[in-house]
Amino acid sequence: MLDLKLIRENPDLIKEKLKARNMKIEPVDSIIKLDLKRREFISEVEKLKGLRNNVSAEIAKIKKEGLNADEKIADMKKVSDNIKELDEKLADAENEIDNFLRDIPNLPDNSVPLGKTSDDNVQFRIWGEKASGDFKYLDHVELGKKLDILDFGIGAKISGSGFPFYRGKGAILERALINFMLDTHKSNGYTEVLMPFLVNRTSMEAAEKVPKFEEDMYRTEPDDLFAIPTAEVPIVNIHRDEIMDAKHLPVKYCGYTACFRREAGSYGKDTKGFLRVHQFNKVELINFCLPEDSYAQMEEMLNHACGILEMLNIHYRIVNVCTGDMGFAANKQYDIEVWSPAENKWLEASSVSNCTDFQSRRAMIRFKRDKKTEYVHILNGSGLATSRLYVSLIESNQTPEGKIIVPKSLQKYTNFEIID
RNA sequence: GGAGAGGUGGGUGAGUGGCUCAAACCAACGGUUUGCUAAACCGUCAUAGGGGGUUAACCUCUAUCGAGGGUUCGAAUCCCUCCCUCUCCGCCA
Repeated sequence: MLDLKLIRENPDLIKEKLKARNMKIEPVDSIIKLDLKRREFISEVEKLKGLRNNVSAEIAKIKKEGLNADEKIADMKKVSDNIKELDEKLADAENEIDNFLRDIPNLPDNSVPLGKTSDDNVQFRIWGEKASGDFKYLDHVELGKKLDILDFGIGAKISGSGFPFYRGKGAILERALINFMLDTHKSNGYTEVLMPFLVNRTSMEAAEKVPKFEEDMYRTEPDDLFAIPTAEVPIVNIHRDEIMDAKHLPVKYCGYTACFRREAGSYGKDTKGFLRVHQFNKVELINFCLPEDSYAQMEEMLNHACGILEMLNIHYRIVNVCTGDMGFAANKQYDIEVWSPAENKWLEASSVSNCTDFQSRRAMIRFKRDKKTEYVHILNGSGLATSRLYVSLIESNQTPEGKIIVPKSLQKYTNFEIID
């Protein structure tokens, strides 16, 4: 959620930033008009409430003396009716403003490249080299079938397409990746958490996922709970409605969850195997920090995510995500993409975002300094999602015979060196 | 699922219609005292929004006692609905 005061005082800046994100700018003027109305209602109704409070105190005094206060009571009845009417108008204005605000994304930082789609993202760093064996690389679906470690048909039978199923060493490899990532992040100073996979509406709203993206979520009908699209949602909500101790910032969490996404509207795109799924596993990093630290924390978080890939010897690149492709709550975003030798393309495996105070304002996550309350900055980063990483890992490490060599750093987690 | 109890500021906890515009204590912070520590004493001690202001300190108003409605001139307090927590019973991994 953007700061209403910022919109009121810098409408031109807001419009410029929204244009950069290919958003309509009309809501800005609507909000400013509504805000003007809102503040008129507030001063009017508060004046009346002040009057009522004073006269009610007088009535109490008069009654104590045993005198008659009927006239004042009658007057105040009218005032109270008036207040009720004005309160309703005020609430309407506030709701209208909020409806606009819920549709407006975070403003992009100046370092974010301008653009419309992922084609306009700018490569920022690249590490490692493409697997270049002198044989035809099998894709992960073929490998999975040949080695009997992945079975998308079974997943579809149980749940539907896009629900992966792992077997034997395939399942162990997945579990090994998760444990390896969690242990590594723990040693980098993150507190590990294990959390609910279903969250209530308030938590989804605080993380700015709902109502804007409600169509993309799995939702349980009788209880109005949402299957989390990312661990970011429960972790951000740990500190909802809290004033954090500034001495303890930055506060860093890592946690594993399954992630659920309906991917409504993207049917027919990247449908093969793991490339686009409804359920996947992810280890998430979240950082609550001082506003002035957030960009430095972002670089650090990026390095923590990349560190995993380097230890696994996976060829990756980082792109600076452009204004048109950034996430709703992000002020700046890096995507980490891993190389798939069989698809011959880059696959997004992580996204590191600085959400500045956008979520913390909605979620009321603050800290205090010099007697003033300020919003913390919140960053999230995948560290990382396993599905596409899995693709890159098994494809890149395959032998000409179609076996998979487990990277050294993972072997103590898998307790085997080869999948054959 | 059934029965009961309860939700008050960072914590404990008083408060059943009007000097409660939430007592007291603890924690925290600032200060005095002190050779140092401790103790004692004094002070500060919510959040959000509006208005004023030398737009900073500050002043002022309004709202907030789980959430939302209602009754009333006036609600932490009375009524209704919902949510949550605890205890017991049932079921169950």
